[in-house]
Amino acid sequence: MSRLVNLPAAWRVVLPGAGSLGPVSLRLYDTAVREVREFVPVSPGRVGIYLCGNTVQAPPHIGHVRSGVAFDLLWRWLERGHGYDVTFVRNVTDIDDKILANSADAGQPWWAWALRHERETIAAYDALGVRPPTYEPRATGHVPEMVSLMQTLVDRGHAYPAADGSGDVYFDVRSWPEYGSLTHQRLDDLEPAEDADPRGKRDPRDFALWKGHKKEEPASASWPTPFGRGRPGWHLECSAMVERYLGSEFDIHGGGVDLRFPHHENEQAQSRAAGHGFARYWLHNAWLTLGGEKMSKSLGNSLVVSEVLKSVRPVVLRYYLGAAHYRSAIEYRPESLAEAGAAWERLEGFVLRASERCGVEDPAVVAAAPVCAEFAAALDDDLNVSGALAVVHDTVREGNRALAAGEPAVSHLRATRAMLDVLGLDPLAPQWVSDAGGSRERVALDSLVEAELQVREAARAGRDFAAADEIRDRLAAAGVVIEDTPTGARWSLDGGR
RNA sequence: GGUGGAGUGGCCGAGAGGCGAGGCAACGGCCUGCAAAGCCGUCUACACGGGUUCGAAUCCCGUCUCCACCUCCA
Repeated sequence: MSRLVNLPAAWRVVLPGAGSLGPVSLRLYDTAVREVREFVPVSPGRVGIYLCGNTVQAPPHIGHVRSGVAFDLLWRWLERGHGYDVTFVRNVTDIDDKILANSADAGQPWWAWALRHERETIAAYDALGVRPPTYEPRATGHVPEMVSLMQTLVDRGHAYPAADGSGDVYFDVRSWPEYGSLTHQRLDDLEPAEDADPRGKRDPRDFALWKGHKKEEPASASWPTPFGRGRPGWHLECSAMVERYLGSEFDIHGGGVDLRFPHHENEQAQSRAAGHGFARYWLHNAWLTLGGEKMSKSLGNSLVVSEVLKSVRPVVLRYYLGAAHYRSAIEYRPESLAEAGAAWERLEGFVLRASERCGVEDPAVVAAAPVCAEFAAALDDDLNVSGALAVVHDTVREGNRALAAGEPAVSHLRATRAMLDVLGLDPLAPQWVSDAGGSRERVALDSLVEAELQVREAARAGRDFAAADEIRDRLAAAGVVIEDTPTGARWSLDGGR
C-alpha cells in the first residue's frame, strides 16, 4: 500500500455509510482463523458485538480499560465509517471465586464488593470517553438463562452433574469433537492442571458450567437449580448473556488475548454444542505490560485508573492506550504517557488556535462530517490507528502551515476534528471540555488573566520588557502559559485547558 | 510438551518485495524584544547468518532472544 503524498488530493471524502454501498470494506483480524478477512455481518446493516468485561473484584487498572478503548474505537468506526447499526454488549462478572474471597477478607457482603468495583469500572470507562454499551448485563441477573442453557447441554449429552454429589455441573469435552478448534489445540496436548481436583469429573479437562454451593460460602451466593444450589461458572454466563442479547449467531466477540483459552474456547463449545452458531469473528486485544510482563495487582497498584488520572489528563490516557495497534503489546513506561501528552497537545493546540480563527463548529456537525479517504483506509485495515493518526498529524501540519500563512484553515480544522471524533479524541467534544469554559471559577480567572495581559501589553508597547517578562513569569508560576500571536496574547493552563 | 505472538532509528510505534508512516526527544534555521507555539531542515532504522530476486525490513531456510496461553486474568 502506498500512502498518498499530496494531502489535499487525499481529501476525497468518504460518506458515512459508503462502506455498505461501495467496494470499500472493513477487514478485521479474526483470531479463530488467524488472518485478516473481510467483515460481513450476519444481518446487512447491523452488527452485534459482545465484549468480555471486567470481573469486578478490584479497582480497574489501565490494562483493563485498554480493552474498552480498543473496542470503543471498533464501535465508532462501524458506525461512522460504515453506517452500521451496532448493538454493543459488555458484561459484568459480579460473582466469582475472587469476589467471594476478596469481599470475605474485607468483611463485606460479596454483592456490595462487586457493586462498588462495578461502579469504579464504569467511572473509569466514562472518564476515558468509552461509550456506555447498549446493554451491560450482570451475571447474577441471568441465572434463569444459564440454567436453561445448562439443561439443554445436559439433555443433549454434552454436560453432566458431578458424580460426587458436589452440585457441580461439568461440560463433557470428550462429547464435543470441535473442542479446541478456536485455539487450534488438540485435547491430548493440553497440559493437565497440576492440582487437578477431579471432583467427580469424567475427564480432567472438563470444565465447570455451574459450581455447587460450598458450606463456607455465603448462602446469598447461590441459586436453586434442577441440579442443586450453586453459582454460575465463569464461561456459562457469557454464553447465556450472548444468546439473551444478541441471539443464536452474532458478529464479533472480543476480549483480551488471555481469554482465548480457556474462556472463549469454552464459551464456543457450550454455545455450539447447544445448537447455536455463536460468534462469527473473534477479536483479541494485546496486553499492556509492565516490566515486560502482564500487569497484575501485585505488580502495580499505582496503575489503577483513578490513581493515574490524578496526574494525567483522561484524554491523554485515552490517546496513549489507543495510539498503538490493538493487537500490539504496549510496554508501560511513565515517559510514554508524557510523550502521548505532548503528541496530543500538538493536535489540541491546532484545533484550539484554528477554532479561535475560524469559529467553533458544533460537535454534532463534526460527528456528521466526512473523513478523508486515507484515514478511512487505515481504519478499514484492521483498525490501523497508528496509520490513521499519521494522517491526522499530517493534516495538522498542513493546517498549522495555513494558519502561519494567515489563511483560515477551515477545511483542515474540520477534517482534523472529524478524524479525531472517530477516535474519541475531538478536543472540543463535551467529554473533554465540560469543566473548562463556563464555570464561575473559569470566568473569574479569565478576567484576572486578561487584566494582567493588558498591563503586560502596555509594558511591551513601551518596550519595558523587564516588566512584561515579570508578568509572564508570574503567570507561568501560577500555571498559566502565555503565547504571543500576531493577534495578541493567548493563554492556557499548563498541561491542559 | 502443546498453541500463539514479538524483536524496526536516541525513545515510542506503523508498514510488509522498489516510492524515506507518524509522534516524542535532540540539533540547526525561520518567526519573536526574548520566549512559547508553529513552520523548514538534520539524524536513512528494521535481532543474527545464509538464500531467492534486477531489487528484501518485507519472501524462503536456519539461529538467537523475549513474551503470552494451556490455573483466575482485559
